[in-house]
Amino acid sequence: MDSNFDALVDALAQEARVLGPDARIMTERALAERLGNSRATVRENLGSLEVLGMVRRTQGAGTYVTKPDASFVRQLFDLMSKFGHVDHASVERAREMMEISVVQEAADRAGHHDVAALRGHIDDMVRATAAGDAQAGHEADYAFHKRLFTIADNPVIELFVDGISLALQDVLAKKRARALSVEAAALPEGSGSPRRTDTIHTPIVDAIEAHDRSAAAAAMVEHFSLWRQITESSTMTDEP
Amino acid sequence: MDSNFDALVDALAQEARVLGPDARIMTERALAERLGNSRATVRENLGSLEVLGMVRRTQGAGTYVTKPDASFVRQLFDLMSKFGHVDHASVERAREMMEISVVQEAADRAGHHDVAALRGHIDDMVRATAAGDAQAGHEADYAFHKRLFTIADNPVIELFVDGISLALQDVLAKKRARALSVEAAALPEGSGSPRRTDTIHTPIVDAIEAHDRSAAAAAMVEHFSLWRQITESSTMTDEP
DNA sequence: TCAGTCACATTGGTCAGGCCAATGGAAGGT
DNA sequence: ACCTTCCATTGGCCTGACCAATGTGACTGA
Repeated sequence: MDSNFDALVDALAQEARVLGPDARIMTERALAERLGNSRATVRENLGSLEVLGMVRRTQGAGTYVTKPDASFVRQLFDLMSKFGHVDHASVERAREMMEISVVQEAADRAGHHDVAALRGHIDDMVRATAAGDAQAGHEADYAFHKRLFTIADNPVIELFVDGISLALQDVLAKKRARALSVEAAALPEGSGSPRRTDTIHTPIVDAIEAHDRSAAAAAMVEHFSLWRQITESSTMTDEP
Repeated sequence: MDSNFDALVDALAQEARVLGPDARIMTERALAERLGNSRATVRENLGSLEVLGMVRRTQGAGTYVTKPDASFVRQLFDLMSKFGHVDHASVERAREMMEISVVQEAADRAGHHDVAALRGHIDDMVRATAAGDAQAGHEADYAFHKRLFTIADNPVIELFVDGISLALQDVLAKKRARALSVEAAALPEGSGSPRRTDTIHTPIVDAIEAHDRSAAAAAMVEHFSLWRQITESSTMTDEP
């Protein structure tokens, strides 16, 4: 349909193959001349490629080929949200569904080394929680989930989930904060140290170590179930 | 970062909310005046929104707000493929992973009516296969998978999987054709009618009817396993 | 010799104004 | 009532210009 756009894509894809990745490409003026278009047309198409995460432009420096990353997916979901084409619930559920599939894939592929890494992240999480360090706990939790994607080894799913996570990070942060407060309030009064074992993530790792896809999925489902139980325990106050 | 783009998005999102969906929006010239930009700038940003599937422009007619659909996701994967940012195997595996998660979600949500519809599609498939009508068989197969997404009821996952399917449709069509020939060759010589029962999709529906997430996932995994077994039985000839 | 400064060519960002081409509806004819 | 023609509207594309950020190389002073 749009031959100008396709021609630009072909030209850039060729240059990207010849030069390495992250390479600087021709100037807009040179591209316009080579393609027989005006700079305005080239610029419009380059703008399209930029929002798609295929190129990065910097005034004064030049245009570089890049790989679409999570921030692009995040922008996509932000836009769809602004235009009312998706709702938070669907997006969040999609993320959960993908993570459930990821944990099953991980159960197939994980080796001893991977399992050890996962347990290490859980230990960090428990330690941070015991120390009351919410930030460290959050980071360990993130590292745990990130490791699952490394094991599952599928860049496409990882791209989508990362983007969704970014798009939801604000609302997720609020939920996480409330979850922590609820959890703290639920502790036996003055019982001293919080729990020293993790009952949410450990079953996931156990299932992965056993290469049991079904158990891994079930454990992840339970993980999300608990999460929802905590975050939705109190009435939501969604003020803009 | 790009205030012009954001301003345009806000203006369009507002208009899209006031007017209904699929509404015609302001002229490029009017948008330029309203936003205080030149038409060139507005056009470049509109081009970005167009490739993202948020608007559709037609020369002489106008610009309309649209919802991103599968063809947008397809284009995204085509581009990533052209730039060497993804490989076919990862994309296809991502689709399988998502379908595995979809079938689990369907197992949670399916009602009697849904199960009956699924079995109806299987019947169509078997009938078409028995009649040697490859086209009808393909359509019934597509309807079956499509119905799973309807049951799972998650537009985000459906969008991604549909887009991936479009992006892979050529190579998938080739594989499907070979699968059919292999299947035909595997039939007992002159045994008359092909099998009248479906051993691939029926277990999936049975698991869904029983609301058994694990069994549904396992059945879908088996489905893909058989699929791979057939399509990869002969040596691949991948000539460009 | 080296570090800092500054001028300048390069390059993307934006603008103004124009013409072309497709669309769709209004005016007019049958 | 239907079809045709005409034309205002609107997106597609172009030219040429200026602005702003970047980076490099010459220049300067320690």
